[in-house]
Amino acid sequence: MADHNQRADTIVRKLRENGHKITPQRLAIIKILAVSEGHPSVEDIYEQIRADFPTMSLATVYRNIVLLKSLGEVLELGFPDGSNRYDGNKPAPHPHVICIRCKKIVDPVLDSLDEMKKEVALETDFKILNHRLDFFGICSSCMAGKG
Amino acid sequence: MADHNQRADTIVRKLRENGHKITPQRLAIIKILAVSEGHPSVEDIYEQIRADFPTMSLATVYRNIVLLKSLGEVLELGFPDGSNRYDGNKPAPHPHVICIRCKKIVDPVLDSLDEMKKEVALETDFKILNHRLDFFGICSSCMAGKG
DNA sequence: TTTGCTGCAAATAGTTTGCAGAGAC
DNA sequence: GTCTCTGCAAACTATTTGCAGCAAA
Repeated sequence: MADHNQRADTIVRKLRENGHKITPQRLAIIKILAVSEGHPSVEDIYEQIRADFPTMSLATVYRNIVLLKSLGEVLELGFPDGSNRYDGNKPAPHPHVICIRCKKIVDPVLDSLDEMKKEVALETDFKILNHRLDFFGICSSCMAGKG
Repeated sequence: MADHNQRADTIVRKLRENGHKITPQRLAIIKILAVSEGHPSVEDIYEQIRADFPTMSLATVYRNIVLLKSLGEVLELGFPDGSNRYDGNKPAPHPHVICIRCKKIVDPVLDSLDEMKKEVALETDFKILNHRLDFFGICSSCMAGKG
């Protein structure tokens, strides 16, 4: 929790540094994204905040996500079915493991990825700047039949 | 080229097996997807075919792609900016290296991916069924300033 | 006080769908 | 001849934008 507050503070500081104002709505969005263990969708964020700000608009959520993305403080995960999920907790690219039944998203630790990046750069003669790695499967709870 | 015709034939056979008719429009879409070194978009496919079939509809391209996806004969690559590109040549998941300048997509050879999949399964206790791996960067031509 | 932010509603873009006629088998 | 496929246009969904008032700094 201390970590999450710290993360939210980091984002707020970065916004101030870049001349952006801190509104209550914006702060609420940041707090949710900074926690974001569950990789929430825009709709998730909107619904959560509407409890406290009944007049909150979806457009505001979208606008703030665009802003935070442009500052590199939130990671967007788009999926083939058109859904987008967000991670403001660890905005640097990292692998995800996604349960196709319950939609849970887990962050695995993968040491070999850096090496792979070098391998690809060497083979294709690209300058690699970024990556995206997702594994899709079924989590242990869903396999146990709870899904 | 022989390979590509073979690939197109495979797709046609699978369609027939599943009781689908082979129309000229459908065949044209299949041929483009079977070649698809360049990972074409729906719009690319549509434009190419319109040269031969002026009445071709975008809806037909979409419908056929949905069909081919459902048969596992085409791989859909959705990107954060909302664009979709398709690969009917190698429909099994494989890594891609994408130039963010010229949008070129290259298929690298990566031996270490299988091992990584096992590593992830072990660590997260997921049954891994599928994956998606993209590297984003700048290709050598674009780095040489041709972009 | 200044400037950026919000909420609303309308606009937009990509994709999907209903329907009637055309065409593959 | 049957039944699927196609083309058209309308529908749909997620996201973006214009504008006027509001509020952070």
